[in-house]
Amino acid sequence: MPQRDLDRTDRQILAHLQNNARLSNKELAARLGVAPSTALERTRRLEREGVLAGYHAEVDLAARGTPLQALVSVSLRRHQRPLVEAFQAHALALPEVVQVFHTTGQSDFLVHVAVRNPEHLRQLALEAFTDRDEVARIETALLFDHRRAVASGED
Amino acid sequence: MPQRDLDRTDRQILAHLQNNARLSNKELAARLGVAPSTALERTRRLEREGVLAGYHAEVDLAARGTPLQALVSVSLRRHQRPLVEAFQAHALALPEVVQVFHTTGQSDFLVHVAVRNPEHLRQLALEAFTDRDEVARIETALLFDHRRAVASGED
DNA sequence: GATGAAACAATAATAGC
DNA sequence: GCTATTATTGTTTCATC
Repeated sequence: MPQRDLDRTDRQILAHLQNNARLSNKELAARLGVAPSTALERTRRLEREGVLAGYHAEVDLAARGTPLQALVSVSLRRHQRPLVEAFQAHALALPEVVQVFHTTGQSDFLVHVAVRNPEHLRQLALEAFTDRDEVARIETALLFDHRRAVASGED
Repeated sequence: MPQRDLDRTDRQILAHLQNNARLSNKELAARLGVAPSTALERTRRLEREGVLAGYHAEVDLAARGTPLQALVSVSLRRHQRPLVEAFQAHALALPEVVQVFHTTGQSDFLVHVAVRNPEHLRQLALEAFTDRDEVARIETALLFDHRRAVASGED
């Protein structure tokens, strides 16, 4: 991976686009105090390098019909690479899954899910996790709230 | 909250913009098979209603200089609303913090952080979490991998 | 609700400084 | 890196269906 140090302008571009990915290049340039051609070239470079890895809309999960969120900790029975990879792919393909963390520690995965109601959660826990051969045990915690940090660009 | 049922077109708009928030309206319309004016009106409506809650660039944390990620479980000493809210606000304001989950169960918060190296993690754990009065104990798990699910629009 | 056309605005590529 | 120019592409409005 080609690593280089990002300067202040780069970091500001990242921060602005983290907070609003639909900023126009013109507006972005104005906020940075640089010419639009400069902002565009910087942004394209960050995309090329993979530093800007994607742009995603944030959807209100409740409005979408899945108001109940949970974190499911999953411990696998054995640690063999095909099992670990298969589990992760399986989890990511479920429509209820929002994100998947592969962790060290007591459990192997932490799966963030959004469901319609408690019965949907129960069914998901049993069918998508407990029933799988590679899963030793799961532990489910409900989510009261989930917030992303706001980027400042001044670290 | 004004709740209504989203139709297929709405759900497709959400899915497309979740996967690529910078899709032009023209391209979005072409993928849905509707006129650009239609796609625009639908998207604006979803924004007005809060279903589309924001647009965020995804930044490669390693490329940004913070290649080490962790999940910090935080248990608070007592559960009083001002304490809980103060802790959450504190966590969200830290530059190392990516996202914060407020959960039920053994711990109260799960904090996703990205740091430069193990020493930075140790320092963050001590100074930003352990040292705080309202914190009873923390447990830190390293992250091997973190993936967001891809939206399909066909649930 | 959805449409197509027209007016307006932004982007991308290029050249010169 | 900036400015300026230009061709291309995208956005937004609105009368109409």
